[in-house]
Amino acid sequence: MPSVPFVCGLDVVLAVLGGKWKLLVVYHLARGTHRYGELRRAIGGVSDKVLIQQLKELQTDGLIERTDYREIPPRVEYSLSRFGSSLADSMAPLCEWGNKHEAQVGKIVSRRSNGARVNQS
Amino acid sequence: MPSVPFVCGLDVVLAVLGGKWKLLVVYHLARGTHRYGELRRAIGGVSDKVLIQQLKELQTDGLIERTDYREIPPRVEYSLSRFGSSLADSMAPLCEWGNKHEAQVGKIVSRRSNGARVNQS
DNA sequence: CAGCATCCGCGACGATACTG
DNA sequence: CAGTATCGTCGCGGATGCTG
Repeated sequence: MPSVPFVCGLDVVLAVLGGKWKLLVVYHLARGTHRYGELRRAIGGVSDKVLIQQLKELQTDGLIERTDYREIPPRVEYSLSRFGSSLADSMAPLCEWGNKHEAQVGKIVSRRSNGARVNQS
Repeated sequence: MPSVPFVCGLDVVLAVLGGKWKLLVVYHLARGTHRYGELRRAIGGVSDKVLIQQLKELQTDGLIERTDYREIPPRVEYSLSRFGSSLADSMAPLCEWGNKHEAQVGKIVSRRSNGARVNQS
């Protein structure tokens, strides 16, 4: 349990972005503050339980911030922290790589038991 | 339900680097060609089954290349393909982010049920 | 040395129903 | 609207033992 043997920086990133939907959360929040429902609809196909859980973790990790306006009906907004923004910035090159090779990877993924590893909406 | 709804490039990357050890494999191979045993020892704590499985997937995905010298005793070498190298290059900024914030993330991770999410060597 | 086969635990993820 | 609670599934990943 001690020493957290991160081998390279990507380990660190994955430790914090490991959840299935965290990437999408950061992605959408990088484009602006969202209310809970907005975020849920923007992502699509995620259950409340999991989304809330991962939002909490992201918040604990200091990547996102939660603002509860204490109104009725409830109104809660999520946004990236500066920490989260810096991470989102560092993602850019990798994002570009992904976009560039999307077609090739898409073909590969669809071969693996016909798309077992992809997110369903 | 539609076809491979990649939201951003990082989805694509994760589709191909989703396995628990693939990151480490790419990381080590980025530093040079390795024989199977070397790679296994360099990573540490991974079983043959899982390592082989993920190596195969990485190979199928075109990220790494396998060279079997057909000798006895067996000698097999793994290396990054150009495709894999380009991915490794795009990782650099994210790696730097990770290295920079390793301490902070390390503290966070060690709090989550006392290190349940980290790799043990 | 490199790799395969089998069994299995565990935790992430999901569906559903309910609450303030 | 923004969660919470409960239960069930699924498959990744690990341990062990065997082969060429």
